[in-house]
Amino acid sequence: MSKPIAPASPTESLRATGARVTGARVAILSLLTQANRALSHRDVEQALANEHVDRVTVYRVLDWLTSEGLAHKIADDERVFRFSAVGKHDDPHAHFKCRTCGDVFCVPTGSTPKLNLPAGFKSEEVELNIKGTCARCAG
Amino acid sequence: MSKPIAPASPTESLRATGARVTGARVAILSLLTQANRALSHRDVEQALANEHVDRVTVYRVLDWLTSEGLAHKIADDERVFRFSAVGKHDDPHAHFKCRTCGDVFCVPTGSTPKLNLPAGFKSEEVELNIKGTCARCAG
DNA sequence: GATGTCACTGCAACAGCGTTGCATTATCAT
DNA sequence: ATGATAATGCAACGCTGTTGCAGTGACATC
Ligand SMILES: [Mn+2]
Ligand SMILES: [Mn+2]
Ligand SMILES: [Zn+2]
Ligand SMILES: [Zn+2]
Repeated sequence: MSKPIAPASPTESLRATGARVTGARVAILSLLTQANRALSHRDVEQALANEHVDRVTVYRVLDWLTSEGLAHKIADDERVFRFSAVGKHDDPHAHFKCRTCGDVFCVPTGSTPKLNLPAGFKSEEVELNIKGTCARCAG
Repeated sequence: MSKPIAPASPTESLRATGARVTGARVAILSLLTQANRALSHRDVEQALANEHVDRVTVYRVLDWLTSEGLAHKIADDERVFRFSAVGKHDDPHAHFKCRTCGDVFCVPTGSTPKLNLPAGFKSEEVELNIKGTCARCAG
């Protein structure tokens, strides 16, 4: 019987970093993994309202997950950062922001755009943000 | 003699909106027009330090210019908004952010990227942000 | 299973960007 | 010149995110 290739659970992913596996980290990474959209700090804090996790801890865990490559952090245009689990979507991908409900979704992209930068400019990362109306709000 | 097609001056652009042409509006739109990069509120406030313009007025003018289509407002990944004059660059264009000095430049783009959104999602605007090193910082 | 270490957490205070309310000023139509 | 009111100045505020430090809990070791 060959071992099925299961996606790493949040706990396994955390364990693999070598750092401590704490309740806050498990709860937050699990939340990001289950979410179908990019979550703000506020979203996370509300979802974890029953778990007595301090706001500062939420900030620190989110940034730590990002630094470990388990989450990625994007700047929303509401002066808020949003986070989503890495591994659900193959990079690179774009982000879709609904102007009605404010939700941000990760969407796969086909081609990367052609761009000719001015002389001397070196591109290291390309970020593609789409704004519009999501399926639920258009419905 | 045909009339030369000169680009509208800041004052003319302001006049065309039908609203009042004030010192703060002229000063700020002139600044944005002359700048070769997208300016933050901080940038504007510092540049106008000698003109006794209140910070709140700067915020209001910048947002008003945006609502009138004379400037466009982009969200920087430092939880700050940046503004640049409209009309200097043909839309659509991309934005290049230097990770070293933090400056944001408007760069023209050739092709728009191909994207297939999930069913029901309606795209209204596509924003392309490039991160890397600018010519001056690359030396 | 008990123990010790130090990574992690909780708490409190803080900083910066942007907003709101209201009195005052200055633009522009008349 | 005069008046109406759009725009400004000022003060107080809200929210996101950060920092410092004391206390706790995860995990390695025994
Ligand atoms: Mn994403
Ligand atoms: Mn631009
Ligand atoms: Zn929506
Ligand atoms: Zn630079």
